[in-house]
Amino acid sequence: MIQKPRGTRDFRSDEMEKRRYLEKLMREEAALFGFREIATPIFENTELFTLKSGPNVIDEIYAFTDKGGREISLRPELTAPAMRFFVNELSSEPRPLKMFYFGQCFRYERPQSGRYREFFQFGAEMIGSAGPQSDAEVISLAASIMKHIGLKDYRIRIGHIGVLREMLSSSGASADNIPLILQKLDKKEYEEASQRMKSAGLSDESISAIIDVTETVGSVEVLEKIEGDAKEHLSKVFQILGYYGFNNVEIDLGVVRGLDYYTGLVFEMDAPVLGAEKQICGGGSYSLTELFGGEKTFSTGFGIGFDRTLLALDREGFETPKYEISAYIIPVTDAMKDESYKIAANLRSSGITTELDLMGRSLSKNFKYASSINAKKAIIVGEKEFAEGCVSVRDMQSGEQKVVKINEILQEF
RNA sequence: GCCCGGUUGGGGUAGCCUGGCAUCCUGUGGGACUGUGGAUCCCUAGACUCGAGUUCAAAUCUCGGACCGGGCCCCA
Repeated sequence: MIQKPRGTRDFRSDEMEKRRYLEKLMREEAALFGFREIATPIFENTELFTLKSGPNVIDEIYAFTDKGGREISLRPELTAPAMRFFVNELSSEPRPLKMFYFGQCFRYERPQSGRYREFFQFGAEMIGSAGPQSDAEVISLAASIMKHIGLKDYRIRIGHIGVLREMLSSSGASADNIPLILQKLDKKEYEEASQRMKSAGLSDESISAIIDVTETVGSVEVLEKIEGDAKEHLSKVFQILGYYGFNNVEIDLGVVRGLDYYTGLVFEMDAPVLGAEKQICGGGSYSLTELFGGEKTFSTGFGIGFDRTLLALDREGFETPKYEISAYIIPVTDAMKDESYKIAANLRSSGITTELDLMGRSLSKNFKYASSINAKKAIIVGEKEFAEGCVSVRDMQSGEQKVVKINEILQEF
């Protein structure tokens, strides 16, 4: 027996139906906001990802040399490919360019609950428009998707990368030191962070002020603690989200994200039902285009962890509609089989989901099977009715049965 | 990559400590029942994660690998 590779999954039909159903809801919501779908290759040049995330990501991705000697990687995320696509081919589209995508990504990590080596991401990018109104639009989309798929409990946390960066640099930290300090602050490792800030030459007052802001979480009032553009920006975003009816929004100035390409607002969404691994969405405003050889362009985007979001829905008791089939055709005798094919062909060409007995089962076994596949109607093709040009149509739920003319059978559906 | 726990028919399980015919439920196929389902009964098929070791004998004990899960690292 061949096992599937570590961290991958097979999906049963009922799971696939659920996944497709939820994908469809996500796409619908994105379309409602005027975002349009794109798709990029499953593999890319490795350089795309090292440019974005640094050389160390190679340890975490499926990177290999192809037969032509090219350095190739299975994509570990979708923002970099989307921005590459933009720089290569879409840079003269009207702004803002609003795109979304859904697809699988691959990371060489240790799998855990809700974490796989092949996983699915839904994401959206708004390119070429900066400002609170754009950020708010993108966050609204992410939140609206969660609402549309029926996730009951989720939280939105919004921060601003500029707040801590500005405090750090105005307190005397050099550009080299800042990313590492932010990384420690993001993980709430305050002792480590303090040590780094101290060795970067910051005063004790500055350090405690910075840690205080990092811990600042709450409603819009907490913005009183800070000054300047970030404050204005976040207030406006908060206000716009209020118009959409999203009250589950917190300001969390400790949401920092260590990477350089974030330029302002950053946000995360959590599903508390997931416990420790609760983050289901992350995003922010950034600029990557110049890294990929384009003009500097401000964008805002997010990625939703599709698998983890589904896990959250499951934990909340979400149920997908049960699989149903409209018609199940039962030939009573072998002589009636040919007639059954004709009826099946007729029903299917009219868009009615139809199955027929392929196992040569007895009438009573066929009824059992029809029940087990959740067939709504059974069509019994028997000699007696057929002699009159008719078949029996049985409602599998009520048990009511009537004789109808074969050429009027569509009226039963 | 590191530490810890787990893995028994398709799904769910008992047995493991204390080595000796692998249990039960459900599901699959068939029959009772060749013109009427969901019930019941019967039959059939179907598993010890893999490899090595110890032993007369290994699902059971030992070691190693794979996979799953909890924690660490990472989480773009």
